[in-house]
Amino acid sequence: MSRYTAKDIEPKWQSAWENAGAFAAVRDPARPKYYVLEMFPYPSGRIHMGHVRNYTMGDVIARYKMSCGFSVLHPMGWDAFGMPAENAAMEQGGHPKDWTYGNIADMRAQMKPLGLSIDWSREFATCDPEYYGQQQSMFLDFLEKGLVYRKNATVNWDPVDMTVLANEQVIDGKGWRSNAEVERRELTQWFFKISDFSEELLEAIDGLDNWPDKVKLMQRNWIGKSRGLQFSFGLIDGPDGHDRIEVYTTRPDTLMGASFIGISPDHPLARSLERENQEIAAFNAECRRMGTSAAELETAPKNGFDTGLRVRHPFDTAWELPVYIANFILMDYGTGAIFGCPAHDQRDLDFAHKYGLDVIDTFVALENGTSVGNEAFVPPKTEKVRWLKAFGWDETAAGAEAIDAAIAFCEENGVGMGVTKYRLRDWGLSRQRYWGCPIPVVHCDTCGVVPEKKENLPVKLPDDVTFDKPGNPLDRHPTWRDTPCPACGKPAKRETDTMDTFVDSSWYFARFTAPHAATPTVMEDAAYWMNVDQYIGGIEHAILHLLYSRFFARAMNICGHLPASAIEPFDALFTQGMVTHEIYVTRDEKDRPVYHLPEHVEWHESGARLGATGEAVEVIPSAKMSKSKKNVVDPVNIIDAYGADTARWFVLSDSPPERDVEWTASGADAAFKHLARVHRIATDIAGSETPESGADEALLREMHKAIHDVTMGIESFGFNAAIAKLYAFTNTLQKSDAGAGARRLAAQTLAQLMSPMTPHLAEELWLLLGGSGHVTGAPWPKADPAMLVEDSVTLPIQINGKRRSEITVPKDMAKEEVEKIVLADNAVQRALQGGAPKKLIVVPGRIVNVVL
RNA sequence: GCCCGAGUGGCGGAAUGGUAGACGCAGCGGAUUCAAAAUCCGCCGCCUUCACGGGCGUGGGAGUUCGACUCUCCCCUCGGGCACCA
Repeated sequence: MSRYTAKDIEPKWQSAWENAGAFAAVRDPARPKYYVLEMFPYPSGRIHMGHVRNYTMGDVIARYKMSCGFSVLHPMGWDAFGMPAENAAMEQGGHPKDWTYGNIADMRAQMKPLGLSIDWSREFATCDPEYYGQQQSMFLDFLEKGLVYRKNATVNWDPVDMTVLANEQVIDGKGWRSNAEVERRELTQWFFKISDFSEELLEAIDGLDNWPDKVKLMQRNWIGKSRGLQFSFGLIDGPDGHDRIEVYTTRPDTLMGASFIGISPDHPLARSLERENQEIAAFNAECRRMGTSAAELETAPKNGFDTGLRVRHPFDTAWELPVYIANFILMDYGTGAIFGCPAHDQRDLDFAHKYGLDVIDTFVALENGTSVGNEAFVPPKTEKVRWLKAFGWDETAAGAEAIDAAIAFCEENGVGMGVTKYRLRDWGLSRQRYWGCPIPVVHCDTCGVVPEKKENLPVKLPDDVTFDKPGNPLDRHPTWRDTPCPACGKPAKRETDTMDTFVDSSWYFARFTAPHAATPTVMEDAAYWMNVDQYIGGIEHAILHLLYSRFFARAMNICGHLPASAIEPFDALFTQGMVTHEIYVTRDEKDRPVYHLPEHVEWHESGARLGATGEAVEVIPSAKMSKSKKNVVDPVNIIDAYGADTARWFVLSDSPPERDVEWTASGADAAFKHLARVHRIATDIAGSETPESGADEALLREMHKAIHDVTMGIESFGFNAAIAKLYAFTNTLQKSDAGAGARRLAAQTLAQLMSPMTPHLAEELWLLLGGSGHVTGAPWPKADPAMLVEDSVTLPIQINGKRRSEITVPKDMAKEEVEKIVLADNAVQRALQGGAPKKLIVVPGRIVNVVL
């Protein structure tokens, strides 16, 4: 009897699919289309279990939809620009291009044995000049439509390496290589006008019915629409050109509780003051010696500097407020200046206590409202409070009403304007790095900033660069910058900044519909394939990547590269969890942790030990697989040991897809055993010739239930639940004493239901059991509704909400009849002790509750 | 700091507001075997009881309900994001 040997089965079916062209996506107007896409990978060089999980989920959907008769597009590509390639070049020598394309070849070779239903003819990398050339072409279109512009922005500057640092390269305020104190520096950079779309991007979220609520909420908060008051405080004896400070507040109702003004160290007034005042200059310099990331700024200790300047309160010109420069106020938000109301904002309160400023209650709680102490009083805006300092609203108004009234009052009295603002800032796309898409513009002394001509695209990256020095190799390349001005023809210089890699990933999904076209997209292809019907990826992309892609789709539509129907490019989104693993650690002589790979750890009765030395190993709970912690399992090894179907089955079976899954050796083992068992059962059935039996119908009923449950499981992304049903159905099939005909049909159906998850094994069993053609693409089985209904139903009986008994009654028995049977039940009689129940609740078909 | 999630047996997890623990792992008992591996059958939340049964139980605390893992509020712990990691 043949055994289950994945090593033989899997390559065989992979080449069979390839020869049949089973996964080529073809535009077929006669069939409905389905576009399933997993977020494309960064080519690090090795696939990891997270990839396996991500692509297997997409593959299940793709294969299932194929079986349901859809024309399926399931492509794969590479998010190939970015810093790791340059870091590798700096550390190990070599060229980012060679490193990247080498990694792509390696990863493709690791991925193919997974047996994914991918149309590899559509593969591309974002670092292919054919791809980034089209991106440059779109950049020029965006420029023409006013969707891109230049302005100054702050970057992290490493004064030793003389280079711009990414936020992740700033560690405790210092450069990761040089260890030098990072400075903030202003550069002129390119920006996409995503803020023009704030309202539209916000409103359109309501239409994203098949996106997770949490992602929609995060995007709404990110866009951050607010209604507030913009007004100014008159400055007393300010320096030349500064007679007022412009402020935006979402809480104008607390204006009478203001006790100081805070301005950003980068505020024009602060910059003006630092020229005259050494101390202010020193304070500002100190503030600028911090990274640019919001997390860093907001967790740093809050510091302020009293400028000595005073402003007048707009409602009372005799009331003067001090002006502080504060390190936590960003020039990018609002006007770069705030008024502090310590009583109703914790940060302001801490600041006030630190600098001995007034705390003025503007409202208190309705019931026994007391003055603010160490905790700011910040009730929900819908909660009614008692106002001590209202101007124009009821004494017991809620915050929301008070805000509206305050804005109205201020407008009437000429103190500012009610305005709507968005937190969303324009998207800075300039990067001072080599390994990215060159920004196709030229700087001419005569003509200024001039777009490159489209016929000169792509502006290709030069290959002859070195990474022995920090900074952008494009800047120091001897000739690359030199180019004639596209406008006047005189010698000019190319822009040396490249694009943020988020640009690359903001339209790749559209490019997959016509991956080798000479234009960014082809309308007929985009119109047929877009939108992505199911997008699958990590929750870490909930905001930036997905929001940028939504913006890009709109911008591409404006420029004629996508139809209007595709401005929301992802119809359904699923965010999958990570693959985690336990961490194994020993200590070196200095008590520093030494991590060990799972394959080097053995389990003994005394616990985990190193296989080589027998040394005891500490086991730390599961965390995301990472090279530094060595808690990684290489998919290549798993496929080698068990086969791809086992790896696929396991990553789907052990956890709900949206949650993390912990990789365990025993779980992988169990998955393999199960597949071998299915193979064995099917082999037995294939050789069996028992006659029909009375058990046939029971088995077929279970089969139809399995079809129903598994189909629902796949449709609802409940892969783990679908697999649990498949386990249960396998148990039923194994124990069934139905005849060979019924068992063969059940086994064929089992193979088919398993085919999206374990396609190779399913093909093998399909063949073995006499199915016609490939199971891949065979019509998906349909559950017969008549086989799903049961004649009788078991009702649990609760007494006071606790299950105490159960009865089995005909499915459609009348309530009154059920009640009679319940009251006659032994457990109920015992509980009633001759009395009558206070209440008897019968939920037909579900449950009975007797309330005493 | 701010925004968003998650928390259920020894472990991974299941459960349209309706029998908490499906299914799997580990464990225990048995069959098969000269023996083992493999396989097959059964048991398996905790406490209590000879047993029938009873009590407790979904991170902690309150609330809504005939009934709460599920809904509301507060808290704790862990994870994701915070605009130059991808």
